[in-house]
Amino acid sequence: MSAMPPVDEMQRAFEARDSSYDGVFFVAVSSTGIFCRPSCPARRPLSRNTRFMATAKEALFAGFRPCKRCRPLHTDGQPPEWVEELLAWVEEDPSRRIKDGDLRARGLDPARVRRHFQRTYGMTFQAYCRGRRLGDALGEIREGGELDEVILGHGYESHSGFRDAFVKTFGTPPGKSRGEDCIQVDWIESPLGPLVAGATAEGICLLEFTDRRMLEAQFRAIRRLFKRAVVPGKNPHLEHLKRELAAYFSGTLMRFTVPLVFPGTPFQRRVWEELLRIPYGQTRTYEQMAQAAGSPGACRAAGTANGMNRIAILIPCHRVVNKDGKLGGYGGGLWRKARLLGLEQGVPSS
Amino acid sequence: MSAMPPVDEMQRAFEARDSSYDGVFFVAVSSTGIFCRPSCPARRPLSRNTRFMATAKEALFAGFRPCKRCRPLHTDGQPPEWVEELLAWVEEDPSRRIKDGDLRARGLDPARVRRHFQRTYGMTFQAYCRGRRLGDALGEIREGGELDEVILGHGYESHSGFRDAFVKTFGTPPGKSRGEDCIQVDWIESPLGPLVAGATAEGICLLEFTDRRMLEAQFRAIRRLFKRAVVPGKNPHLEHLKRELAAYFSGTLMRFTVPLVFPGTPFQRRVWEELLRIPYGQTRTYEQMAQAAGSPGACRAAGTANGMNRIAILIPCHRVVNKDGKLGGYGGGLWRKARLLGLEQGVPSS
DNA sequence: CGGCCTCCACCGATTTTTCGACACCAATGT
DNA sequence: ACATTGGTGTCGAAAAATCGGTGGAGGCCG
Repeated sequence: MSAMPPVDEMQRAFEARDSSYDGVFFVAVSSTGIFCRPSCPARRPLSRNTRFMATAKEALFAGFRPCKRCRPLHTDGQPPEWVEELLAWVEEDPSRRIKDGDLRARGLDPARVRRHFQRTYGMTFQAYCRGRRLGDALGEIREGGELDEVILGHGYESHSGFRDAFVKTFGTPPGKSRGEDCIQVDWIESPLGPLVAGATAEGICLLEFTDRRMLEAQFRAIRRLFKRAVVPGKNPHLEHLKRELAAYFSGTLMRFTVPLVFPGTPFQRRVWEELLRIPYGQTRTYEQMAQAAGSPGACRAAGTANGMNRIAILIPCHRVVNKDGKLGGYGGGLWRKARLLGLEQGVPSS
Repeated sequence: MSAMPPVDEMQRAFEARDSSYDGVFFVAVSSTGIFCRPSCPARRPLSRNTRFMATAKEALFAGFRPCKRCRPLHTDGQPPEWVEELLAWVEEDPSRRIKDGDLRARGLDPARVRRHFQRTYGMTFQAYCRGRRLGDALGEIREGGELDEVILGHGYESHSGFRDAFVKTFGTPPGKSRGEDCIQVDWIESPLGPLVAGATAEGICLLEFTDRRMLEAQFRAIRRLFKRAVVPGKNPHLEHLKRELAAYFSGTLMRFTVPLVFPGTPFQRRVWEELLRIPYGQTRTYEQMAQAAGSPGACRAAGTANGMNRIAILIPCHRVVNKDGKLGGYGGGLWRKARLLGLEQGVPSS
């Protein structure tokens, strides 16, 4: 069974219905003989009746049956199956317009879909699709596509409808956006929970574990920092990143090659550049980082700069620890830092 | 307003003197009337006396003076101090030639100066000075100065050198310029950000907020439209404009008297003339404008003509809004439109 | 030149989506 | 059996998006 988050962490996550821990561990309730995902909507049982398990198999084997509400077997993977299917359907032809009626035709209740997207991705399903379409459209315009052709290819039937929507998301009319760029974000599954990733045409500019409820604020910050619109979408760098992350988590990749974009103050940049120099599997102290960044003594500032890093894992801020050997802090939760370090030191993960 | 980190984040950063937030926000202390960078070394004030501001400008406008220890303007404040000094030095005697060596003698790195000018004003420092000299020279030529005297009085040591430079900027040799005019441009600071203003001998022909990235193109358009060169320089109308703008922003001036020059197509001119008739503090709809311009139904076209207006504020295109009460669009950014309207309706600007 | 084409700081009438409220359901504690 | 919790489906009103209008400017091409 090996690595689970610490018990108190799990208790907190279970209490808070933190869906980012789905798949990371399971909760078995001895009074009912049922086991659930951490995010199960049902009322919380008394804590003396709960037991934490690393896998569903384990729970089944111990005689528990899966909960009918959160269906811990049914989905196993984080996003419920119907969401995966729906997303796949969207990807089949992102330029197509999907109306509430189409959802109903697939047996999905639009309200349910909307609520799920709102909760998970911070926007309604329709808003997701719209952003997705406009992001693609901007891409084509940037490449110099003829405006009218682009419009007809992206789900709008009228010139003006497209224009209105475009201006609303990007702030500038399509004609003036020729050379502009936007940030495309996507969600990536990992053994440590879902990550949100963002990329411009130049490279990856965002990668974070999503359980920070900060998501909304993050988007705003990113938008301000890059002065660009943020839309959900696909992007070659994101695909590249997904492949490399998969290899990283399987322990076979030690050095990422996907390009990064990380603007910041001069001091921050120095710290981040230094982080990139720490080899796989090794650690540094905050003090060493401050020194390397040219400001010995500024270890506190180095710590802050570490925390401000927006590209987790690739800019390995998890490789910086306290001088006394303790782990220090980590934006995505200490247990993840521990797991990442463990992974890099060859500890077999669950 | 708009995008700042969450308040608790700012409090933490200020408390910790976190220099990574320098330039991201500013702290104004109401008990002392001073504003600082987050990293200011001075003793922390009581938190009930602090206010957070997004920009130094905002703080200044709210009546705070920059702290003498952390010098919040010094680094990030829009025109760095050394630039201001340098510009003042140029103004002292615009006809003087400033070589790289002179800059070095003042402790400035020519490359740095060039980069800053290129970035901020769209031309190198040398180009700025050359234009400045030529603009003055042209003004004198128009007034009938003796050609050779003019030349020698403006930093050129030889006739031919002046001619070359002159031809390069204006397209015509100086002898033919008598009776012609060029457009002098200058930068004007305002509570809503810096403006670029342009004037001929007849009056103001350009006034725009400079964060419109279009500046370069604008200049080209202006040059083509007026068939005149655009050079940095001073001009009585510009001085007049500066005084009136200051009064306008302080809320005491409601009608500008500085003369305007705005050539355009007949339709555009009709729209612009109508704009000038909208009284201070009132608004019209695009539809009303179209009607007033004699083409009811051409509301969209009226909007476009509005957008083509090159003299912001004075030709009050900000007083035109959507019929449904929404603000519509604004070249300088919607927030400016809102603030301008607020100012005119007596809302104390933040 | 004059036609042809693209783009634009809008408007009004239709869809379509969003949002709130409310009843219902599964899982659980008492 | 009944209360409690938070998700789900349904409904209707309110808010947005969309669609197909619009007239004018400016670039391009023969």
